[in-house]
Amino acid sequence: MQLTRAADYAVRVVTHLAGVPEGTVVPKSILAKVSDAPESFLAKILQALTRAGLIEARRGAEGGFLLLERGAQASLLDVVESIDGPIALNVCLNAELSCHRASGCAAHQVWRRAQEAMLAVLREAKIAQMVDRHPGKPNTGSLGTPEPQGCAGCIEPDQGSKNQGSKNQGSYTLRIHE
Amino acid sequence: MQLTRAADYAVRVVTHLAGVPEGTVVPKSILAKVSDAPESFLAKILQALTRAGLIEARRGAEGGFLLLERGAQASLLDVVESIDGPIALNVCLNAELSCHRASGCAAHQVWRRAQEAMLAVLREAKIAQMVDRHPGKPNTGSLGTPEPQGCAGCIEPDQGSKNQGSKNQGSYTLRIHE
DNA sequence: TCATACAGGACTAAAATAGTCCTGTTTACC
DNA sequence: GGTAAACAGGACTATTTTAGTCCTGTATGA
Repeated sequence: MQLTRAADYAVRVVTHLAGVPEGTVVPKSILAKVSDAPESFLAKILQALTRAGLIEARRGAEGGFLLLERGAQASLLDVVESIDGPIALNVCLNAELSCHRASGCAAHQVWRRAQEAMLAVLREAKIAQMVDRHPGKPNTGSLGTPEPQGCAGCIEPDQGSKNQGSKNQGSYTLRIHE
Repeated sequence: MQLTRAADYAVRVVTHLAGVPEGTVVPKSILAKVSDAPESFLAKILQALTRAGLIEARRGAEGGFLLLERGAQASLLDVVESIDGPIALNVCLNAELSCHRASGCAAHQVWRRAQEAMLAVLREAKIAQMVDRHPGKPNTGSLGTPEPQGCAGCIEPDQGSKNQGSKNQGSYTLRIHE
């Protein structure tokens, strides 16, 4: 009953990109710092956002990511769903296999309404507007005040990485909704 | 981003109990059938609902569970939270460790509003009223039409249990919100 | 007194979440 | 044209959560 970290990080990244001057290319390393996400994990998220057409990736030296118009116009829901896939409050609300006997179910309509109420709020919150209303510090990646715990969309630079203690390799596939 | 099965089963059980004549004691075995939940799993859920004061347990022969007045007046949210604990759309919305810099966060208020919109719907849906509006068949446990997939609150009797193929023992603790 | 039924704790299994790491490709710049 | 900076993407891992099972104990109605 909670957003995934990945979706949370995605929102942080997108809102950060919406806060820097239009067209600014920000490398992954900086995005990792401002979003307080592990860089290698963020890589997957950035790929997903790129495939979703919300941001653009620039390869090579001086490369990085920049917000596309489509990303600026996107809603929080768009960002979240580009990472987590469609949101369903309950199994019976999955678009595909919708409840086969919704008509005989006392709770079904309530789940639907609750979900719709939530989605409506997320749908109305457009990235560009959110950041307009929230100019904050358009953090460019230089070190700032380190904070212990993050909130989605919060921009909180963090100096240095902690706990680099792994020795295995692995793959990862974000469940993108298409 | 989804209710747990346990919460879903709990809602099914409670709405079922709300649909039978007041004071009817229904044994776990029947509740398992009508909610399409594994009986041993349901045991944990029933314990939680009992501790939450929504239903009452009667031990011994002719024992079982019955809906208390408090359960009938409860909302869907009450039932869900008695099983899953408090609902938080995002880590930063956990009551205890609330986002330390919500004021500087572009997304925080949106998460809060989205969550509140959802909770409001669940809070307004009272068990007794839901079942009133939805008289359906106050299923007493006799076999009915078996259906493949369930929806929270749907009452769908299922004859016989399938896949009894385990050989280990184990404990289980539902995370009750107090 | 005994069969029925809940209480509750210990344990397990599978899936989802949250990552890491390495190899390859692209591209700006010297 | 070579090289370093940076993204692409797949393979693998580790941790946590979810979803269960099972067994022993206790209460209780007939």
